[in-house]
Amino acid sequence: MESNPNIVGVASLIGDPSRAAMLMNLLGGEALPAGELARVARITPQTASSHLAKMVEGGLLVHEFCGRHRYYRLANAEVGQALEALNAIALPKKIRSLRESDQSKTLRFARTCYDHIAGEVGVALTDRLISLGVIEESGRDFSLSQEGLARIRNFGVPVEDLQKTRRHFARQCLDWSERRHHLAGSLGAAVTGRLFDLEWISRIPGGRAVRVTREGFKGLEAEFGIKLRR
Amino acid sequence: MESNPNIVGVASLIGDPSRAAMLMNLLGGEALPAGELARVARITPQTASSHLAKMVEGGLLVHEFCGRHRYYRLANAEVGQALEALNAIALPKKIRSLRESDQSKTLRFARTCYDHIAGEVGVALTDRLISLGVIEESGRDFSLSQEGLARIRNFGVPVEDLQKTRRHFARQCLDWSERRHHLAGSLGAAVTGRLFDLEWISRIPGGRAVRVTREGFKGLEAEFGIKLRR
DNA sequence: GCACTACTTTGATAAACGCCGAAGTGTGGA
DNA sequence: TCCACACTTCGGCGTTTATCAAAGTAGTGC
Repeated sequence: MESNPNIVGVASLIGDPSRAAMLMNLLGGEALPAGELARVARITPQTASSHLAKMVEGGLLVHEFCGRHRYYRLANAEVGQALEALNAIALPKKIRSLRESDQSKTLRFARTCYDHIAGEVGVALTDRLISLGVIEESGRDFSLSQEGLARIRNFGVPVEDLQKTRRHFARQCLDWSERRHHLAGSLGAAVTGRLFDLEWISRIPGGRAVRVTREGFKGLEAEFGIKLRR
Repeated sequence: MESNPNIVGVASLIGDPSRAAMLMNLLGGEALPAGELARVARITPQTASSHLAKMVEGGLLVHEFCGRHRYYRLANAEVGQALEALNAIALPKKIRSLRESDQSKTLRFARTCYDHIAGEVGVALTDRLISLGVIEESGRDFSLSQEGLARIRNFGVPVEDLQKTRRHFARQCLDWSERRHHLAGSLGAAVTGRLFDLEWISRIPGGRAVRVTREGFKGLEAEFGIKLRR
């Protein structure tokens, strides 16, 4: 009677301490190298490699080659949601304190993902850049239009310098809390850096959460037409 | 720093073939006796008993005594959602027989996901409620509009009572067969309950599949403008 | 070419866990 | 009271699998 999908496979993949540790570290949406994942799971690289291969095989992760590094990331937003759903039922009945719920909201609103901005703000910015014709979805990346280049440079980001680096220029990065993509790569990092320089956003100490300043709300609306609630 | 990696416990519980078979049979939301669960998992009662104890311990199931029988059911709606979410990312398994294919089709068309309706019908209803302006996507929940509240109450669901409960009011639940979201939470459950009361849908014995009655087809079209094939 | 780094493959080991037979507990009916 | 039934607990057996050491592959820089 047991019907279609092979829920057993994915669940047992997630149900191993080392693999779960790696998955939790990938929940930010960024891609991480195998060695880094081995470190966070506290296992040797060869063991990690075996786990990673299984998770790719099982459709949880995808890998990207980049020189002698191998970057792994969650295969899609559904994987992130499944992990979140498991997290929801895993929490021991410990009552979710208001404090914790607040932290979670803050994190969903705006956070750094590696070195670029993610969460509601990150996705809103990315969406707006698309609808303004600055960037355009192009496979796993974004491409920057001619007008877009001018606009971004005008915003204070030295675009030309970025394109020289070996790093991916404008990557799509999975945002699991919004189930959408946001702008990553060297362009995403540079834009985010500019937001910090302008003091439109500032780090909330002790984590990855980010606060949008009063000038930030005004600036984002004036410069890009982004209206944020709150 | 990493928050509760207790996800491992629940995931490894689900990641066993016998336990997964039992859980899938409980996804309909009904309570089943231990013996029946042993049968569907094709294991001896003593093995099943051990599994069931672990799942209760792990917070996936609750048990109710009834004479010399012991009924088990899913602990809460979140468990159902997690199972659906895992289904959504699980690679489809090869279908062996025509019979199995038929069952699968029926399940894809309409089924209960713990206590609310899922499948093609569940998603169609949810979509229609959105386009009618009754509900609106809002983060990982739905929000109910003023007109929506009136409309739902008019449909025979005591909305005000639901909002008092501690449970999530209108949750988005990932639908594995449609790869979309359907309405869950106490509102989803109440609407589904109303559909059962009106006899627009009825359970197909022996599983979580649901049949849409002749009145159901007519009613769903008249009340919401939902046109279902078949 | 050579060393260095990042990662994978192979093979062996040890621990974990699902499984069933046998025996135990508690309920319901004659 | 006795037996049937539903389920659980206990003890052992066997398979699965996570783990690391050692060796292999491939990209990078001198």
